[in-house]
Amino acid sequence: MVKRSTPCISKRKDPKQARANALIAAILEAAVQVLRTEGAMRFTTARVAERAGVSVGSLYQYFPNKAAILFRLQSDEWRETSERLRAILEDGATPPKERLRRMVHAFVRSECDEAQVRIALHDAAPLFRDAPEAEAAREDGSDVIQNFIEMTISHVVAARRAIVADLIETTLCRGASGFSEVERSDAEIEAYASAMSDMFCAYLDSLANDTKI
Amino acid sequence: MVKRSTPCISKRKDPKQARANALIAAILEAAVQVLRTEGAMRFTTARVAERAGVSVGSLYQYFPNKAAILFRLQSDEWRETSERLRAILEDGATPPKERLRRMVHAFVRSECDEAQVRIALHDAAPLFRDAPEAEAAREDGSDVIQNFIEMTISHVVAARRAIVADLIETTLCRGASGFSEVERSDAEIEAYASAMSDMFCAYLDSLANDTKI
DNA sequence: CCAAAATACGAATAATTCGTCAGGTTCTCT
DNA sequence: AGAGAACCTGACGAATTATTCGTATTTTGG
Repeated sequence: MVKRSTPCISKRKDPKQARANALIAAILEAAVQVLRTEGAMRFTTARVAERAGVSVGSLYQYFPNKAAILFRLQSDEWRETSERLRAILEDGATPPKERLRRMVHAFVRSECDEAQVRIALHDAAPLFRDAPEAEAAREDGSDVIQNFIEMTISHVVAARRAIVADLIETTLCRGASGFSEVERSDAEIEAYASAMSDMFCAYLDSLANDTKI
Repeated sequence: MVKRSTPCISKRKDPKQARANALIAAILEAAVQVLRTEGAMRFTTARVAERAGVSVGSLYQYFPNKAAILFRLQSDEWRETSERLRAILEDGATPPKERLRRMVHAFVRSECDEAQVRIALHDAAPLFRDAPEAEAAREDGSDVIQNFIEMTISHVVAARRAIVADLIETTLCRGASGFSEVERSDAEIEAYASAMSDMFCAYLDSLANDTKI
């Protein structure tokens, strides 16, 4: 009777023909546009279908429900971010500190890019965040950052490593997200990312000097 | 035709009798309960009224719309936080660094307290965040923190002060908010707040040593 | 070229929700 | 007491929305 949690976010049908793939692409593109121009509250399946130039019925052939579309967008975004971070992480030629700087800059920049869409997606999160698929995806994204951080702070005593990694992760993700909520110039973005990098470096240096325990 | 933004968040009628005040209190209390136990998506005027043991009509006598209830809750919360921070700020006997520590701890603790309600309120923010009243209230809350920070970092060159204050504010508010999204033990909370304080102090110290420009 | 599979359509449905209003009840004050 | 103000009620109207399903169209494989 009551629709407690999102029961199914996975796919309904696999596209076998080219036109089906085109339709899916059109829907996703339209979904982004609707999020950007109308916001999360006016994100409806009807509106997405109209913008995509297809019918609602077609939409429901490949997405079991509205939440699935949103989750797909979020998922794509997370994957993109993860890959970008992983690329920075795996560039062994760069020293740790410099890698940290690059990660911060990349993260802040990507958060400020298409901020409207990101904010709307964040607003819509209650619709899909409790689904197990979302849980898993979030876990994955977090792991990339956590690994990155743990690697960078290997000099910190193990007992503190977890909390330090937690601190840096929340600061990075949430801080950047909050920063991007108002329109920012390129100069502001770079200045903010630099400041955050400086803060992390100063903190990590202070931990290195700290011999307690 | 289209319900673009929330047009009116202000009060509809002033309570003149005691029972009216009791009713308002009951509604606000019920609203918190609904947010805590049902979440933002199931927060409806009917449900709040039922939980409060009053009729929907009565609810609409003192709140012009659903958003007004939510805004009132958010507003109360902001005011409470502001007052707590102001108290710490105005305690002139404590040195700046220690005040900063206290502020961070107070903020993180209060964010972790009643996290369910806070998360739900955050989820519901799209309903009232664009109203001018909300804009103003947010401005006020931000000012307290900004003043606090600017006072603490007065040794930093003016050119950087704004961005540093911005960084610390977003880190504090968003970081704490992100941290509180999963259940945390008291020990974790204290450890996190301490780590964040350490990070701020290390950063501010590094800025003091920095003589560039 | 044809049958079956895949795809597309969109009106109809069922459910939910916000907010109102006409009428009744309780309180206040003289 | 009693008139008027304040207050409370809850069924109802209007609007929106997610999703389905019977039907029509297109593509594919043989």
